[in-house]
Amino acid sequence: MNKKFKLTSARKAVLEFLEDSSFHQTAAEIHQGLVERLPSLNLSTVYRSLDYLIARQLVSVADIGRGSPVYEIVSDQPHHHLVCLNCDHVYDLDHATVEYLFNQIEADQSFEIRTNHLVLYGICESCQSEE
Amino acid sequence: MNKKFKLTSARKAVLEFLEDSSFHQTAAEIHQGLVERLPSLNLSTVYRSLDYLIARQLVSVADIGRGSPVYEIVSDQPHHHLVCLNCDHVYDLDHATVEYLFNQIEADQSFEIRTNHLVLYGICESCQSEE
DNA sequence: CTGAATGCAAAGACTTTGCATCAGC
DNA sequence: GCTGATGCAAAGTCTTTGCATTCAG
Repeated sequence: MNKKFKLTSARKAVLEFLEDSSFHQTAAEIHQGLVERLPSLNLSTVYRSLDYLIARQLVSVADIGRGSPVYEIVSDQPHHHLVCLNCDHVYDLDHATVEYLFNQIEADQSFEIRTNHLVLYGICESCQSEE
Repeated sequence: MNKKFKLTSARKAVLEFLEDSSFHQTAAEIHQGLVERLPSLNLSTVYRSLDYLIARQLVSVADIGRGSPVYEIVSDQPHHHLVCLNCDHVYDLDHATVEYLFNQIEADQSFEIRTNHLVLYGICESCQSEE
């Protein structure tokens, strides 16, 4: 964990941006959110910074089927989301519920789960009543 | 469910190809697998056929982080995969295990899960011993 | 000072679109 | 015959790469 760590301004900015984001962001969104502060920041630098941060396990990437992958801070606490297919609203899902499944799988198949951000799709309560 | 249904030769070929595939395929793989039989088949037609089949819920798409999304036949039975981050090997995951989690969520949060293909990442048994 | 990071521009990979032609009903 | 599907080529989107310059340690 204590590899040499070069935190350049670009990497720092990307990391901070993701820390301040309550939600995952695409590379373009990160870039867009930072150009104001760092006008010279290039999209390719964002990509390279993300690669760097991912390699060091500070950031994780997930493809939730939106065209571009989304990036987020790796938190100590795994967290999960329920996405409503109708209204696109995102709900939090407690890890405790999911943990049981993960433990089960690890016990059954000796497969060590590393997914720390599960996204499940469905229909939320308020949309159910509308249907 | 009984909309007018135009099963052209291209769509039929794509559907059959996916039915015969034990596993999900990218658009390029589907195309590659069919050009032998249908030399004139165009990649864009594969994409359009997939869109058509997805809209009719015969095929589902999933992005498992391989650069391109993968397509597969919608089966009555939801099924899930464990993907090893180290060797990229894919393992099947029984629905029974996952069902418990889904039921839990539906009971707790009144959220009706529609995800029928879960992909979890981690380290498989054989790679664990190597680490 | 030195190697690594960045900006810029160009190349790449994958997907979508426009249009003329062709096939199915 | 009409309507929509297909082939082809071109455009689009997102991501990666090469190279000269700049920066961090």
